[in-house]
Amino acid sequence: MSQNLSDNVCFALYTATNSLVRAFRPILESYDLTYPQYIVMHSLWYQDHVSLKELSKDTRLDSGTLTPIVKRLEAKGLLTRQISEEDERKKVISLTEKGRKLQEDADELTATLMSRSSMSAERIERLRQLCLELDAELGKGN
Amino acid sequence: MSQNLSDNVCFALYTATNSLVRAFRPILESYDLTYPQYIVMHSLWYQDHVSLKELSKDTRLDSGTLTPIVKRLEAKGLLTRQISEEDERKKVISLTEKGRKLQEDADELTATLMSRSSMSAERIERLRQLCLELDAELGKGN
DNA sequence: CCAAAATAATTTGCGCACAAACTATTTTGG
DNA sequence: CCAAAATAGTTTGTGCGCAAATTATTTTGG
Repeated sequence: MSQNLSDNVCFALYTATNSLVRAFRPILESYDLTYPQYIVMHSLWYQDHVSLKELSKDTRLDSGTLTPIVKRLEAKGLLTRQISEEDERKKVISLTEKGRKLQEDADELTATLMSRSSMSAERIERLRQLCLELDAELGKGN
Repeated sequence: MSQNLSDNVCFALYTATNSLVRAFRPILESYDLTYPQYIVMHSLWYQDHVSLKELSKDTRLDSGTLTPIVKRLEAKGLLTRQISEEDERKKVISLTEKGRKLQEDADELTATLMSRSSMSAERIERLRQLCLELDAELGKGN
């Protein structure tokens, strides 16, 4: 006998993520960013002047996904992509002044959004931990 | 100062979901289903002969997303879409024999996949609960 | 009764997410 | 030294996910 969808972890995770991205959308729209674009900017605020490969590792998005995202951010004038001098296969991705400025406004976004939910800090932290754990477990089996 | 991406709940959730769907892909491929298609089938196994609207409510996927998914499942011969007799705006979505048969094989998929991770049943259950909670909270502020 | 509002589903347009194929460099090992 | 393998990034094709516009039917309220 088939169980109800909501009894399923995978479905719960999938749905919660869609809800989250949906909730982010209007907020990020005022910064002219999508959620994946925000992830990339976030990564660069933490560590600038990286290759696409390094960015891929940090954001967990594959290169085929990242190339167009990074190109769009370049088109918005938030970053530059230059061929590396030491290895011409690599591209060095660097924030522009405009890209760096965006950080100040956008950095509290997560806190703002999460505070709109009435979940306690402990529960949110627990959720984060469990997600990281699941991700690590799933990633292990190659 | 910007924090590391993995310190962020939203990112953790987003990443875990991508990992999950990625892990599901090769398994579902042998059933010729994508994960969202599997969600729809799962919903129908639990409750058959529903309108797109009802399916949308149960799967949490909007109608613009569902229409093409359901059409693909119809093309695969797993369900039918008939105009409702009582209200011609509605379509009644019904499983075919083939669609019903698929349940037997696919129903333990989640258990199989999750058992590949070494997360305890309690942790998985806790994760599920927290995801449902977050989804409900985010949905509230529509 | 019937025009206006509401509802159900489809279509359109954009941006992912990713596998697979491809291009262009660099590394390697015979 | 240099052909073969490895590596970095791009391109292509498919299927979401969803907002917004559209079509078709039903409900409503004057």
